[in-house]
Amino acid sequence: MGTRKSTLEEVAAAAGVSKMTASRALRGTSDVSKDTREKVLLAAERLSYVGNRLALSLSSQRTNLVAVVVPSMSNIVFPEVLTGISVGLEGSGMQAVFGISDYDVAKERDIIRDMLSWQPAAIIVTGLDQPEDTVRMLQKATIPVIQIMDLDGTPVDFNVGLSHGKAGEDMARALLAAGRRRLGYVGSALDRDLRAGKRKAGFERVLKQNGLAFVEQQIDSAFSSIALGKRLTDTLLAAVPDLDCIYYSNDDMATGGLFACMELGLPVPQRILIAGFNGLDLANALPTRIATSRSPRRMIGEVAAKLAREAIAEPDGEQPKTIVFTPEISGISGP
Amino acid sequence: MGTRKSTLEEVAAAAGVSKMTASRALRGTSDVSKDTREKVLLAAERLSYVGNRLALSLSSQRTNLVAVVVPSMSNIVFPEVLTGISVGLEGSGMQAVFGISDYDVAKERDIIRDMLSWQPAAIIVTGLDQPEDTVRMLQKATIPVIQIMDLDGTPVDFNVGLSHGKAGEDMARALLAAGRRRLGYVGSALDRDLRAGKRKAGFERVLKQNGLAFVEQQIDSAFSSIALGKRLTDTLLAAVPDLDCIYYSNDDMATGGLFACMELGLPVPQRILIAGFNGLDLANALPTRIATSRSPRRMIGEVAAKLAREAIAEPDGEQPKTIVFTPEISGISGP
DNA sequence: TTTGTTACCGATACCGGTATCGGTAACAAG
DNA sequence: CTTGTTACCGATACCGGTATCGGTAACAAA
Repeated sequence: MGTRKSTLEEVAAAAGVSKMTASRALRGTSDVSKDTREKVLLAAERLSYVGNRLALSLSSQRTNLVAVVVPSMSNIVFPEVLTGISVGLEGSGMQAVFGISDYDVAKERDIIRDMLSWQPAAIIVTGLDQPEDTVRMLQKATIPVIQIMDLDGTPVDFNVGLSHGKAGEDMARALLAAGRRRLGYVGSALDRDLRAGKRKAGFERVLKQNGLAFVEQQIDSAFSSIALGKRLTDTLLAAVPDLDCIYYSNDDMATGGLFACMELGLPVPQRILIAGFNGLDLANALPTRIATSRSPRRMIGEVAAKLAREAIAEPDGEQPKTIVFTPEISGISGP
Repeated sequence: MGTRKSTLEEVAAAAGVSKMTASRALRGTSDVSKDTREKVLLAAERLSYVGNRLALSLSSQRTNLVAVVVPSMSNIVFPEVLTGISVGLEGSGMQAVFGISDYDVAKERDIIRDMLSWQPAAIIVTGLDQPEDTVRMLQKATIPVIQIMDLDGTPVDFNVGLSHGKAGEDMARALLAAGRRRLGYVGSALDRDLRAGKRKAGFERVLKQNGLAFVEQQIDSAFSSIALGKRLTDTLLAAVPDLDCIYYSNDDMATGGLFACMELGLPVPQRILIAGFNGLDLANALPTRIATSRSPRRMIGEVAAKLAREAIAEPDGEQPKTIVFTPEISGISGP
C-alpha cells in the first residue's frame, strides 16, 4: 500500500511474472493460465494499479480521445451539444476532451493545435469558418474531422448541422406570412458569433425580396444574455414604439425582449411578436410563447459522435458526408 | 507536405541536425546557435509539425492536464463552473479535461479511474460524497484533489464550496422572518442530487425548530427543469391551494413554479412566495423576482483552478485547505 | 525414442519525445 | 605550444506500456 503510483513492472514483480505476462493478464488477451491471471489481478488490486494511458497510447499508436472544440460554455446550447456527444460516445470506450475557444479564431487555432498534440482519434469542431492555417492543421492530422452546427461553408470532411442562412430566411418568411410588417432586430456579438450573423443576413435577404428592411436595430458587442436582450429591447422600443415584431439573435435575447414587453404592458404576440432562435426549454416554458426555430443541438452532438465512431472504426470506410438538419419553427399563430 | 503526421525525427532530418538538437531548438531551451534554430523552425513549419504530447508527457513524467468531473451538463450551473475553471487555468498552459458522471457513483468511479490513467497534474471533482473505493483511488493518485461545490463532509485534501445544509437553514430562517408559515416543497431527483437533499434537510431542521413542517411536498425522480417545476407546482397547489410559500430544489424548478403561479393568477410574492437556489441569471431577469440564494459557481471554479495551479507549482507547499463561500439571499422583501 | 502440437510465458525492440553526459571546435590566456 | 573556457551539438538511456518472435515444458502421436 505504498504512497507512489505503481507501475505494471511492480505489479508483475509482486505477482512473480514478467511485465509482458502481467500486461496480457490485465488485458485478458491471448493465452495466460487461469492461475497466473488470478495472481496478477490480485497484485494489481492490492497495489491499486491504474494503467498509464500515456504509455499505452504511445506504444499502441492510438488513443481513445475525441477532441471537441466549442466557442463557449455560457450559452446552454453548447453544453447540450456536449451532452449529446457524451451520449453518442457512450459504450465506445471513447473519451471526449473539450476545449473552449471563446469565439476567438486565434485561441481556437491554439486549442486545436493543443488538442491534436494529444493524438486524438477524431476531432469535432464548431462551425466551418476556420482560417486557412487552422484548416491545414486539421487536414494534416489525418483523423476524421467533424464540423458541427453550421452548414454554410466548405467542410474539411464530415459536416453535421443546419443552414443558419436558411433558418433566418425561413423565420422571415413565417413572420411575413403572419402579417408582420414593421420589424426590428436585436442582436449581440455578431462579429464573433458568425452563425447569428448568418441568420440575420438570411432574414434580411427575404425582407429585401419583399421590399422591406428592418425598421431599426440594436446590436451590442457583449455576449447574449437575458438581461442584455431586455435592455436593448427597451432602447429599441423607445426609439421606435410601433414595431409589430422583433427578431433576436437567439432565445436568450428574445426572452429578455419578452420580459421587457411584459413590463411595458405590450401584449405579446398580439401587439408585438417576439422571435428568437434555438428552441430552448426556457423558451417553450415561458408563460407567453415566443416564436423560435428549434435547433436540434443535442442530436447534432450525438450524430457527430456516431460519425466519429464509425470513421474511427473503419478509417477507409465511406466518404465524408454532410448531415442536414432543418430547424422547426414554433410559436407563430396563423395569420 | 506529406500526408502523414511528421515526427521530431523527421524535422531533425529535414534540418540536417540530430533529434536532440531539434528538440532543443523547438523548445528554446539551452544553447542552440541562431543559425540551426532557424533551420529547425523552418523545417518544423514546412512539415506542419505538431509535437506528440503523449511522448512528451511520458518522457518528462508530467502532464498539463487538470481532470474535472461534474455530474451533469444539462444544468447551466456546471457549465458555469467549467467556465470558471477554464478562466482560472488561463495562461498556465494547463488544459482541463472534463468528464460527466450523470449523478451516478459507479460511473463517477469509472470516469475518475479513466481520468487518472492520463496522469493528470490535479483533479477536481464535484462533491464530497464519493464512496470509499473512489476516495482510495484519489488518494493513491498522489496529486492534488480539489473537491468543489459542497462543504458538508470530509474532504480528501482541498475543498472549495458552500454548505448546502446551511444554505437551506438560512433560506428557511429568511422566509420565516418574512412571515411565511404555510410552506410547501417541490424537488426533483433528490436521491441523486445529494446537495439539493442537504438543502432540503437544512430547511426542515429550521422548520422543526420553529414547530413547523412542510405542509405538503411534491418530489419527482426526473432531473430538474422549468417544465417539471411548473407541473409539480400545479399538482402541489391543486392539493393545497392556500400555501403562502414554496421552496424548490433549485432555480429551474422555481422558475417553473413562478410560471405556474402566473398562469393561475396568484400574485407573487404577495399571495405566494417562490424560493429557489442558485441565483441564476434567469432568476434575476424574471419579470417577477423570486427568492434565491446565489451560489458563486463561477468563482468556485476559478478558485479551484487557482488552488490546483498552486498545488502543482509547489507540491510540498502549504497544507490542503478549505475555502468557504456563503451564498447571499436575494428577492425577499421585508416582513 | 523421436517428433509434433499446444499452452504458456519471457526477451527484445519499439512508440516519440526529454534528461544527462560527454565530445568537439574555436578561441583566449598562460 | 599547452591549457581552459565557452558554445554548440550528438549518443544513449530512459518513461511505461505493447507487438512480435521465439523458447520451454508437457503431452500425444509416430
